[in-house]
Amino acid sequence: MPYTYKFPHPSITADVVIFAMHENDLKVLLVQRKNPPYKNHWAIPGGFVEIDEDLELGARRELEEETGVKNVFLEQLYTFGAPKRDPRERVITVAYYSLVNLEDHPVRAGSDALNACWFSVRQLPKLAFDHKKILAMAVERLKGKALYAPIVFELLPRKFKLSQLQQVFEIILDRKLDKRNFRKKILGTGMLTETAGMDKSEQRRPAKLYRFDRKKFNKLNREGVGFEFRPDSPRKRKTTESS
Amino acid sequence: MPYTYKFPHPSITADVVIFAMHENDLKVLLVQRKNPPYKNHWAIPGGFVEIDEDLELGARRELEEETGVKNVFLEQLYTFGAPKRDPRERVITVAYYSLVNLEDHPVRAGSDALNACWFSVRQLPKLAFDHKKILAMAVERLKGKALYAPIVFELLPRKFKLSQLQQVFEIILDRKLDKRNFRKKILGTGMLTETAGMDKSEQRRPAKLYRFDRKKFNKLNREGVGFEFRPDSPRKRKTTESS
DNA sequence: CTTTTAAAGTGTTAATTTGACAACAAGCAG
DNA sequence: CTGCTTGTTGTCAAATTAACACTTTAAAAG
Repeated sequence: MPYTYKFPHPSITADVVIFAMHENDLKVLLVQRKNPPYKNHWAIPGGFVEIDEDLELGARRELEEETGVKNVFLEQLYTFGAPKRDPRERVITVAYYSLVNLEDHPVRAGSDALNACWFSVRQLPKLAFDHKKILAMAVERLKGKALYAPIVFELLPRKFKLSQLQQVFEIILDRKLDKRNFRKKILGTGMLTETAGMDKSEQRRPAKLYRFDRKKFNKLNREGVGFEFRPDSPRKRKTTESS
Repeated sequence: MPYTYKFPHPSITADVVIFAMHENDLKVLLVQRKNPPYKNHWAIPGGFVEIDEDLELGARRELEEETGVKNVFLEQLYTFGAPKRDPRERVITVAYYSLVNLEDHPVRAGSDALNACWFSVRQLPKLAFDHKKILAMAVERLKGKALYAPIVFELLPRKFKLSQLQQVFEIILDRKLDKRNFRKKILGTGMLTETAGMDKSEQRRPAKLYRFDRKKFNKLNREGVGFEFRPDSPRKRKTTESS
């Protein structure tokens, strides 16, 4: 059944960059395309939005269809609409990004994809369309937003060790943080609650487990709370200046 | 000449929230719609993107057509795509926001609009579609971004007094700032260059004029510079605690 | 049982930044 | 000259930040 318009119309897709932590590295979930164009290339999961479907819901549906991932943190990233970015027709892509905890979200390749695989953001394969650009922007957004919004917790299990949290920050921000200052700052905000459990999975000294307390965070946030960690490096400021 | 598709396609519009400072207030430029739906309602300027037209260029074209404003700072804000937001058909709106200096950008109503007018963001008329939501998000973005990106300068003439700059911050952030601390901080960053000129338009003591030095800012920014002004209020912290 | 090993946990100090605060200067109006 | 308005400038106390090292714990190794 054909649909006819007076003027040409574009298509809309919703694509999702899904991040997770794994093996001390920041990973993204990519799918291998089963169909042309860019057949066999790796791509960000996503697909066409239905005509009466909300954008975010479309993103969630495509995400689940192609990778099995659902019920996740999802936020709009940017909309990409350069005229020739899809060789078939004009396609506007509303990109989202998502943060998941690997253990809670088993991945499986969907019907539209040959494969679904986690890749390190530092070692990406060649990507379809302009997905390299989309992914780069998602990484930037993650870096920036991690400092003032409580999104890193989405990458962790509900209960976590402080060292896990620190590691997530270190990987995202790509720099080392001082352990004592980190703990002081995080615990000082009061946004974490100590749980009864201990992590005994490691073969060494067990660690206290904490959980993120969203209620407390919201209360604090109204007064202004952030994460910003200053450089863990020698201060250099007017030290060798005359007079 | 009809265009036919196997599946229904949405339309794409690009809308622009244009901010400017005027009479000690933050204003947005709205146009009065000449045609249904929402005939005579006020709306954010914007319109349909051509099939082979870049999104941002479409936004700029519509902006100029409807209001005469061109060559401005423009940045993507968010994409709105709820299914029923336009009663005619499915319309995805890629919203942008823009910051202009009023004096440099004379406004005139274009062919598609009855009228183009500046409104205070605190006294808005009833708006067409979901434009109220778009505008609210634009204001939020402006507030947030002003603290860490040098965008407020787009609202000022090339040369400006420090008091003008402070006023812009105060209006956007909606709180008073301490004059001495403000000057110390801004000048301390080194992102402003003193110009030869003086502002003698006021009937009182003339003021030095500065301009924003983007080169210096970029250099500083790589090391991390921000604007963040802390509350200009008494500190309250553990003052009445025992021991 | 003792030693080794690896991660967990914990405080103090000096440098820097922040925010509160007031007086003088310059030009215009009267 | 006086009054008024806006421009301009510095100090100090408090808070925050970042540097920095040793003890604790539990399992593994010996």
